[in-house]
Amino acid sequence: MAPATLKKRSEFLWVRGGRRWSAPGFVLEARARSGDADEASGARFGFTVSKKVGGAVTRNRIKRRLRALTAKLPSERTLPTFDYVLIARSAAADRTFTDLASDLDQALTRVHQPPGQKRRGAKNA
RNA sequence: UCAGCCGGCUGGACGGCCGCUGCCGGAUUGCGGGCGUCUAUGGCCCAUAAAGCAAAGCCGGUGGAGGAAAGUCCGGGCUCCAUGGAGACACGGUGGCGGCUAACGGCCGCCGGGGGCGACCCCAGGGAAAGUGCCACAGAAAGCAAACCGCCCGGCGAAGCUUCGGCGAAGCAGGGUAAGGGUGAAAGGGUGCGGUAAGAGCGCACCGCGUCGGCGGCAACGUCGGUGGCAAGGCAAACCCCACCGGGAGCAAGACCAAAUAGGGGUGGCCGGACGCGCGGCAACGCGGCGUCAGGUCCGUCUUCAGACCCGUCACCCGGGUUGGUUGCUCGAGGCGCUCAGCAAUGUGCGUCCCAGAUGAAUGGCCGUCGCGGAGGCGCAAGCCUCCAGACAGAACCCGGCUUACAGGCCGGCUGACACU
Repeated sequence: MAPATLKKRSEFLWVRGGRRWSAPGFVLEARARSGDADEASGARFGFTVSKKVGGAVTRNRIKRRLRALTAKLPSERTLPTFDYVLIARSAAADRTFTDLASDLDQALTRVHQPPGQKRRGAKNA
């Protein structure tokens, strides 16, 4: 079953302030929902495919591939109180589906890691 | 067989797993339900297990992108805004003629001009003897026509000749000349004959042009005859003139989402505004009885005609907001087949079909097999193997067009060569 999707611009802007990880085909952003977020709806996904990556046909195709990617995801890979946004890059149209799947798997791991280790050196600056 | 022209169609197929969305049906579950959601109260309707409803979920069935869905360039439908009529002006568009169409800048047929051996293709194709303007560079000269070279004529004339009168190449100034050279996109009709000092529509023939008439055609126009006698260059996608057409904004149009507050809106009555007089009042002020005067607004501008409105007050009615929801929203100048009329565009009649309605925006994701195209290899061949390619592109209110993009494939008609009979 496909997860619920983000529909409002304000929701996208909220997730933008969270953690992000770049993969060859896309950029993944993630952030816990604010305040009284219920776990009933589960993790939600949003998709951003700008005109930079191509015309309407390729943009639609990329959006459908990314959506199919999230639909196959086992529910334990995502956090139910989180919202995720996938920002497509131009490689998403041609990259093989299995590669995209492993990219997403790695990106989720990275995004769920607590911040700190990576930023250790810059903390005092 | 090769080369080419025109028109039409098509835009991979099948299967497996997993999904999205509209509609229909069913079962389950829930509930007193519903009156959309958000805050709170009240109210209304249906009702005691039937109807109904249900955010979300389950099962089954069924429909689900294009020829250009694109560019948003024209024409309409539909919706809202604007009080209606007439005239003038302005602005924008169109431009051979006739037809088709709801309409068009579209299509069909025809005419004229140009290109091609031909099938056929191309043309912003009204007016330049109404006016204004422009014609770069080159060239003597670019719109009053004009003499650079040349040609011709007579005059003067160093050299030279001489019968001593003169003649006279070169040269000098003057005149004639648009045939030749040269410049140019274009040199003010073309070709030929006559003519002439040389030339020239100066004359003649043919062609072109203008004009008049006859004939053919609905017309654009064609054709024949007479006549004029070169007068009349190009550009109107320069201004302009002529004829015809045209309100503006767009589905984010627009409508709706019970009542109670505010802002606000509507309808009706009275009253329009300013000034003066009058009346009431101690006054501030109020009333609107009388008289005079001047307006403003009403969708391009101005004029005109008709009409309405203005500010205040009273009564009644409506009346919360939104980025949300519902609707508009898909049956339409509709598709297909036949028929009749027409050269055709197209129209008539009959039959038949229902064919996407999303809204962070569905119509798909992944995989396999086959087929098509190209390259390479193997094979006598049929064929087999490997690799590559598979375009342009995604509905957003709906139609009719135009334009642009497009891998490849299929069908039909026609033309010209060559070969054979």
